[in-house]
Amino acid sequence: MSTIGEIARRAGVSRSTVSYVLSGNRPVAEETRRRIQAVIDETGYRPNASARALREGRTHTLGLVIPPAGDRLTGMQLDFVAAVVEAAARADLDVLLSPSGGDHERSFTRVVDGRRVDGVILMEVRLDDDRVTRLQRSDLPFVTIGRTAQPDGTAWVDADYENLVARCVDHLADLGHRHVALVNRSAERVAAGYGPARRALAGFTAAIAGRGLTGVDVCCGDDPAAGEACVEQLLAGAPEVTAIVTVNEAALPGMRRALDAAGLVVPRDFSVTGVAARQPAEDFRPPLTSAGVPVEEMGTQAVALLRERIARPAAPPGHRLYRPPISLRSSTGPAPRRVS
Amino acid sequence: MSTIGEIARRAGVSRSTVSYVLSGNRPVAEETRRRIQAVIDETGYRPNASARALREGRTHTLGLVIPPAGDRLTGMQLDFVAAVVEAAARADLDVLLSPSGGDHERSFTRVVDGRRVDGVILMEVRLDDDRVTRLQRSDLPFVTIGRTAQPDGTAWVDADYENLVARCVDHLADLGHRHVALVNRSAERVAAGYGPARRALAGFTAAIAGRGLTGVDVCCGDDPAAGEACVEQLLAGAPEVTAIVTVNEAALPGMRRALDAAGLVVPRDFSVTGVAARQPAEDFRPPLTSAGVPVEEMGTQAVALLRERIARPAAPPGHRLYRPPISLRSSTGPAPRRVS
DNA sequence: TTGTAAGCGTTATCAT
DNA sequence: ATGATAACGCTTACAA
Repeated sequence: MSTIGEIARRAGVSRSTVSYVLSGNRPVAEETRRRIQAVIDETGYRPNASARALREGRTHTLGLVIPPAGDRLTGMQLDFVAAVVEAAARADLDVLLSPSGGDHERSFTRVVDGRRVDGVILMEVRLDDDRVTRLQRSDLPFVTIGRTAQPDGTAWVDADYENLVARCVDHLADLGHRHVALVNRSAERVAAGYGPARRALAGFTAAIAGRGLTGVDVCCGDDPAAGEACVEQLLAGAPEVTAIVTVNEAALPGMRRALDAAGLVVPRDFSVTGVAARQPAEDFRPPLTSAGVPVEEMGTQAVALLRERIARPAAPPGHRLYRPPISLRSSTGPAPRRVS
Repeated sequence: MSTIGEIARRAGVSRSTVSYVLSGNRPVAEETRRRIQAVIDETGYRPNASARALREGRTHTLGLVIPPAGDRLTGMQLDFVAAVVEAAARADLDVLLSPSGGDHERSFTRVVDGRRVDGVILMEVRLDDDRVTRLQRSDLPFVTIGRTAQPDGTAWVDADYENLVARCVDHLADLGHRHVALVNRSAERVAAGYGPARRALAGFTAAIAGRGLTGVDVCCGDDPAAGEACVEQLLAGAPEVTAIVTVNEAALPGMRRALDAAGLVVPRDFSVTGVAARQPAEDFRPPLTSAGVPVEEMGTQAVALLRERIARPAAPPGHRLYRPPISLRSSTGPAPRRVS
């Protein structure tokens, strides 16, 4: 349990000199510097982070608010966490995880009100999100991944689901499809006002109307089994549909199985496209024509925006809306001729 | 930026009285208590966590050392993280994430040597793991998920891959299979001495010998594409094989595709079993007969063991080896008759 | 070039 | 029942 005083004693100097060797905030005679450094190396001394945080008013830690484990994290959410942690580590920042929602109110409160972190990254924000309101009141810098209905004045990164889904519909319309379905996220998320789900629906509806198509939209749980059930029902209830746009990557494997079971060959008999991270898109058979959300880039950017906000709280908050290109793979093709 | 002194001033009492209202460590007159509590509620005051940590010598934070994002986390790793975070939150503990390996040495050092946490949970330990050595030297309580070659004297939770794989082999042998393959984790992991991969292989080899079967073992990357390639090669190179045991849940979807492509119907023509979390097992078609690693339970238990270790560092470290039952689903059946 | 001392916000040990 | 005060380990004016 070595402290800076201990090091100072062993090196025969005062505590401040040791501190200055550590921080480099004032010149120290080379001779003394070396002697002190030797003691530091020998004892493996590291400054106590709590003491430093108390003194400096900075913790060098970011809070990352994640959805509770109840709703199993999707691959994309996981990738966000990984990207944020990596980017933070590159900036010598640690990441404190806080599950929010469910019965984890206390965790959120601790992180936000206890000055445990210098700033917060909020994942999975809803259009109307009380956590954002609380953060705004707390004067703690924060960045959201996803954005609320009124994002002005807050820092955020988001993928433009509305545009992305609309372009998927356009792509299908160009291929001659007239009856298109949207496989959205879960009904709970849509009901909760979850941004991507709501905006996907808005983009879908507008694009369908704009192109004079007929559309049907369905909600679907975030897992393969739900995807399978969902597409089964869809094929039974709306047999005129020849293509699906989906924003539910976790359901993809099950959707594939339902198509299989119906004897539909993709893309000859049926087209599938949507928004998905690269990995699930490439794992689809045939590989999914899709807009790839640049998760890694977004996580990195979220950390950058937050650092900026911490450094200059008075500056206007930055934001970034991502509109990645649709990667043409092999899951979309011309509309099949069908007896209608 | 309210402090305890501020609250004391507003309530017309001393700082200590406010502190005692908060901690309940000594009786406070009901009347004063109420007045103080009113001020606290009104201002939304929370004690500064750094100051408290400095004073108490405890941070109420656990470190969770995860593999770097480079090797994309598998679903099971993600589930461990989620389980640990949940269990910690239930105990009013926060979780500090630290990616280790790769070029993130500094993060590990900060967490371990900077007294930023009360204890550490280490994921993905190898049979010979220098992070364990460093932790042992640091006198910081820690628990590993997975165990080293010499786990005595350390606290850990682990699944008994050796036994689990052996029992899978037994199950196949009982069904009449004579030629069985093990689809292991990646070659890199096996080479790095990653526990589950090494122990799976040991269990496989022993069981194969014990039952007088012939076995072939192959390494496979942790993704569907690798699984597909791996099983393709296996079927081509060892056509006598009628069943697979796998510990690579991430490769499962690809393995399934390769079997499909070869025109093999599971379980009629070919059996598949192994060790996997519940979700990927149930998402396999047909549902996978497998030993389900009790990830949630293990994460919870890891936190419990760590709390115990923090509370009583002198007590002998606890551990727990999980040997879950094999859930019979639909992916295994009698060995097919084949011209051999 | 280096040392002294104040203070960050808390809690616990003394007094009163 | 409550208040004053020291101490946790660190950084940074201010002195020397």
